[in-house]
Amino acid sequence: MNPEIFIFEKAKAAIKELYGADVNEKMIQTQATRKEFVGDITLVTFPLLKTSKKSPEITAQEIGEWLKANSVEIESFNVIKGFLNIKFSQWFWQGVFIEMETAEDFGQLAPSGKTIMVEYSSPNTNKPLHLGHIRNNLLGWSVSKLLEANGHKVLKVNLVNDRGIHICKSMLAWLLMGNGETPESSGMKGDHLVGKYYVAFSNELKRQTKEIAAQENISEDEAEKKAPILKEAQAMLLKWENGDKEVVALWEKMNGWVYDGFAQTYKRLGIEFDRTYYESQTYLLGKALVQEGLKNNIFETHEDNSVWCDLEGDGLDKKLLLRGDGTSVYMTQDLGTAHQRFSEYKLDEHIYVVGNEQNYHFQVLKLILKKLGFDWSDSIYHLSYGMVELPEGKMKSREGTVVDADDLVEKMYQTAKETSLELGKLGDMGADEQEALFEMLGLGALKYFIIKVDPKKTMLFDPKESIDFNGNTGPFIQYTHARIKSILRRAAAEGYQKRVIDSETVKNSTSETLLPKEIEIIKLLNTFPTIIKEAGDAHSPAVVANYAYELAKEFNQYYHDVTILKEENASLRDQRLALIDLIARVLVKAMGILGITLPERM
RNA sequence: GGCCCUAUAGUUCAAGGGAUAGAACGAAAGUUUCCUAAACUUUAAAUACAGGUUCGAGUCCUGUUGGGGCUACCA
Repeated sequence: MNPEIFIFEKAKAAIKELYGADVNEKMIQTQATRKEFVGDITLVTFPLLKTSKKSPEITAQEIGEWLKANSVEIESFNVIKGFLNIKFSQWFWQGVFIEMETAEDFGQLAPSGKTIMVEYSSPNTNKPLHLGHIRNNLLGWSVSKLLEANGHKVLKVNLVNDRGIHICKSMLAWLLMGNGETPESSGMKGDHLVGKYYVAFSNELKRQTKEIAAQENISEDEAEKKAPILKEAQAMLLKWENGDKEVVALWEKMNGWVYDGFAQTYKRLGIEFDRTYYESQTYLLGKALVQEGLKNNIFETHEDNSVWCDLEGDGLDKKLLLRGDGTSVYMTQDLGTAHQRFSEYKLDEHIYVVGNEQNYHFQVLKLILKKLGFDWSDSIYHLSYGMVELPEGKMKSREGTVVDADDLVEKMYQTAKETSLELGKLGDMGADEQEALFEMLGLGALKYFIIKVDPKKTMLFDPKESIDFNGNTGPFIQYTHARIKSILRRAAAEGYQKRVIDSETVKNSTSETLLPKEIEIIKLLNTFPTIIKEAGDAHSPAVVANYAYELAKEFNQYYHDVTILKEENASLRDQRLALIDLIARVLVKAMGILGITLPERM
């Protein structure tokens, strides 16, 4: 029984009888009672005053009396200003506890029948992944898990940007300076190797640009356009588009290296996709849609044959859809892929996990689709996340301050290892188990650090702070879980069994079977499904992260104050074991949504 | 210039229009006879500024200021 729903229904009946009015959802506002007052749930009466035509205090008092008289579940109530604090009886909470305890998969919501596609990651194949991609990947993954917990069917997809001038730059530099270097010969991870040549290209382009600018006394912008190496890269792109065999073969080879590298990174991050799309296969999509739009006079053709969509009436600019030479742009492709996906799958929602620098792009995308008459345009959701900044400011490749994804993960692993060994509590743990633990902790710290922040906010990544394993961190929660498991192991060894006292026994019992702190924890546990629901609706796993932390903290305080293993009253002891077991299960479920695994021991 | 996002303790983050704004790190002090001190307890410390809406505003609206982004025949 959900206390909020219970109070909602009861209050509705109370108002009907007391004031003869039907009220809507908005008028019955409940919240958890603040800790300094007696009560479990609080009804805010202000929205009801127009109906009751009485003062807040009197309204609260009247409703309180009615509720008390008409439900055995309510033990007492008190009124403070316009707030009606309601306290449930002990056996009510006992019932809530039993319900959660026996639930099949507590926190997993019923199937919704909805299918949601989540596109995330979407890397370029000219360089390795960096910190920004990590935020994208972790968000995409956890949002997918969150939606699954909400009972939706989720399709995780990746759209790899495998074509274009950027990959030609890497290819060209490799041809010019590579001496046939391969991942095998260099011992480098494929994506890093290709990235190395992308940097080499940039450096050479810069050198040529400066030279030309000095020689011809022109601006660097102009000089860059004249640089031979850039012209060569453009020529290479043209060859690629025309299917030149040699260029395509090189392109396939180097992209292959990159995919091997990405696969390793994804695996270590614990990230997967149900389907991968490649831009080389989708970049021509959308042209047909543009023709259709032209036919229906939604788009317009300019003198040079380029096609545009005029969005000035909607407060936006004009947007190019086809170049004068008939080739398409990014927007054209996105229109096409969206159309293709909604046709192929019956999608109830399509989420794009993409940085906030593309807010405008998605605004335009949705609007154009709408103009083309596709109602599903409204089902597109741009999960826009903020940039990740470093203490010294933005990451800049020019200044070499880009944090590489693989380096970062490795560093987190190393720190976890050092910290663990320093604390020296691994006992008889085998080498393999230790390795797995270090990996679990290092990644747990990283993932939690990133995901706990509201996606849309710019976040600061301080390497020093991220490797701190105390406080509001992943390892704190992992540690809490390991401790609970440790207690449960000890209890099992002693022959104790977890068992909840049944409601009937509680009703007839004169003594307390639940401590105030335990009721507090039960209340918190009971909000879990609501948290899942709200976080899912808001597309924000951060809410789940903060919830898990709160729960872990509650346990730590609880265990500090209460005896469990040494509790003499066997039924209380067994019930407490059941409670901490439930906490552990909820932690596993919550952290699983974040992609974080919890250790049995550490 | 136009459009969008953002502003909370020294720092990093919380707070569905509701009561005395909550944590963590850092600072100061304390706690180890149920598990495992990666813990627990206590203290000091914040809503950028000015208006407005409301019984009630960190939250909604307007303006000012600071920070970020977008405003390519790039992706």
